[in-house]
Amino acid sequence: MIREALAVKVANVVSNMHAKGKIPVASLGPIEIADTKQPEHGDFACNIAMAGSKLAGMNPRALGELIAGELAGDEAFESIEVAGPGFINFRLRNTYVSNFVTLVSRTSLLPTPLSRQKINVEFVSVNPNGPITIGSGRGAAYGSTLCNVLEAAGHQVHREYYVNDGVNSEQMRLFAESIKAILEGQPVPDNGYKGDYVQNVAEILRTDVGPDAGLDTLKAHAERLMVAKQREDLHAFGVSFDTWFSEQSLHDGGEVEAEVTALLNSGIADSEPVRVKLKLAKGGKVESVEQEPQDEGGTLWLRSTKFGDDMDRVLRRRDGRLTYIASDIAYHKDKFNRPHHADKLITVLGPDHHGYIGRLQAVVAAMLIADGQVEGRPGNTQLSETDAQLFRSGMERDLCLAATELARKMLDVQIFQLVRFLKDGKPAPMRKRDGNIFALIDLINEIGEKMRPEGMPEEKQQAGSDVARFFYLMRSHDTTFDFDLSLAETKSDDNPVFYVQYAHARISSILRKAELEPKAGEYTERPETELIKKVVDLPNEIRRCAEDYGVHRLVTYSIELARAFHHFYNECRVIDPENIATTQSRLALCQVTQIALQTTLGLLGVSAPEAM
RNA sequence: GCCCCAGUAGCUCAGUGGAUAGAGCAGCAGCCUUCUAAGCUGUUUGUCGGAGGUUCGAGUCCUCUCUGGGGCGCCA
Repeated sequence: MIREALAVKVANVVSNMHAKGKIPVASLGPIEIADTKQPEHGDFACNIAMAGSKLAGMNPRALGELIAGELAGDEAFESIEVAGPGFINFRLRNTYVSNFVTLVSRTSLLPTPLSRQKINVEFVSVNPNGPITIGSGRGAAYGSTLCNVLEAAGHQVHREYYVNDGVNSEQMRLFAESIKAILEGQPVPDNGYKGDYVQNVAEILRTDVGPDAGLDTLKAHAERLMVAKQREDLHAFGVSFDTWFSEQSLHDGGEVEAEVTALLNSGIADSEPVRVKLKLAKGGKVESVEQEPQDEGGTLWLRSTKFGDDMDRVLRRRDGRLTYIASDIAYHKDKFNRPHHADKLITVLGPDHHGYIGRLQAVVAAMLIADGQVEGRPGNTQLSETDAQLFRSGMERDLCLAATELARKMLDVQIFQLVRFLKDGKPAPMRKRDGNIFALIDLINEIGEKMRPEGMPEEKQQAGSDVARFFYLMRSHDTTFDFDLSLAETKSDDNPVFYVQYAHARISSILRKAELEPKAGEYTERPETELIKKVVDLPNEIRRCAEDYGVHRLVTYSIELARAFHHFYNECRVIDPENIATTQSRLALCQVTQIALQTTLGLLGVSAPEAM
């Protein structure tokens, strides 16, 4: 809030200077109000004099002095100095900073929306063949928080889970075969599913559908059980979805076959027994095109190399079954063409899927062409030597390039990196001793048990979920990180979750004890003004997170906000019967801090306890 | 071979192209008859892996390179 207000002041001054003929342009570019690293540099700094010196046609120091001079009369400032190479340093009056306390509300702490998009965010989307694992937990925490942040930034968000329940899935078939084997008392097939939960599913199905049920029936029922389990586990983790989309529904409705036909008609797919592969040089440039002849025919190929994918993908296998890529194309078409269509898709995937980005964008590009949504641009009809191996004509090449470009704008794939779990400083196995995969719900329950041994089951899960979410979100999703189980399970001041939650509990306690109405006043103590500055910076933090999807910064912010409060708490006594005015104004400051903490923790999906 | 990620204080990591690179932990020294000590205060710590380049200015952007982790299926 303060930054925005200062940026407006600077922008006005620049525009006035232009009106007066002092500078040749009305804008010197975007105005950034930055933190100062040293207190002697004031409260905030602006680099516009350096960034805009060329446009203004004068040296940064002179421009800075000019801007500072124009701003000098403003009562917001205690002082304005031009320093170093041309920084404009602002020192704000306490009265000015104090005024912002009355402006804080639940809505004013959210950024002013610059654009309002309809965004479909798909995340988690694991196969319905087991519980959500601790690896997927990172995607769940990240995806759900990203959705919250995008919403807070003004976008309309649709949370989506894609259920890979298609008949084409090899893995799901293997899952069903494993269950069938158990029911028949046969050994589980090689690479089959052997965890305890598979036994449980088999036992449930033995009574529900009988031991002699066919493979398709078993598969359908097993999937339903697993999806229900996943939904339940995710719910305990504070994650919910607007849509659980069934892949199989696309096959049943004929959309996949229709899309395959459309692709064939567009020449994007064919059954020539050859696979094209791109040999890429550093930087992703196509070095050469290899045609890899296939021994057997009968395969239907998506020529995804036309869209920059490094090799063509199979749409229909030799045995006639469609692949997941085929349903993916129909799925993306569906996502874009629903009544409440999406302007943009974000897909959150795990580290093992990073090779999938090019494929997915090729999928969307192919869909756009098959759907006739791309205009060909009349351009160069010449084909280079490598182009000639990929495209039939210059027109087709231009169409494919346009489709690829559009697809990259419409689909944003976010990959989260690996999580390593550490216990006592050593890597903890992702599988338990009995061979079962470590499930997210086990992590939640285990941490919850340590945190709240005497709590009710819901309290334990809440505590476990809070800690797990906070930890998952601490680091950038785009970085591998170590999840320190020992630290997460420690009920100590080392645990940053509690540092933040404790600040909220302290505020709640003060507000409970207070017998006076909060009433904003003037704040003169340094811990007070520092706290105000931190509180009103929340909209700026949310906006930045929504822009680059780096939601981990919100965790850093929450810690900084809590720290600013704890400092204030120790330095400035709130409740003082001898001084009613100070008590009231500090209560108001507590209240706005509480709002900021609740908003931040709410976005992170972490609870804000009234007492600890 | 190609792709993604990382390399910053003893450890774990922040770090909007800006000024003298910051936190937490660990270590040491303090603060509870006072609103929750799950808190606060003080103190020590740097070839930002390396080399070029772009820029008025690079930990941040580009190129190359070294080291480590992960990925490149007619599996999803």
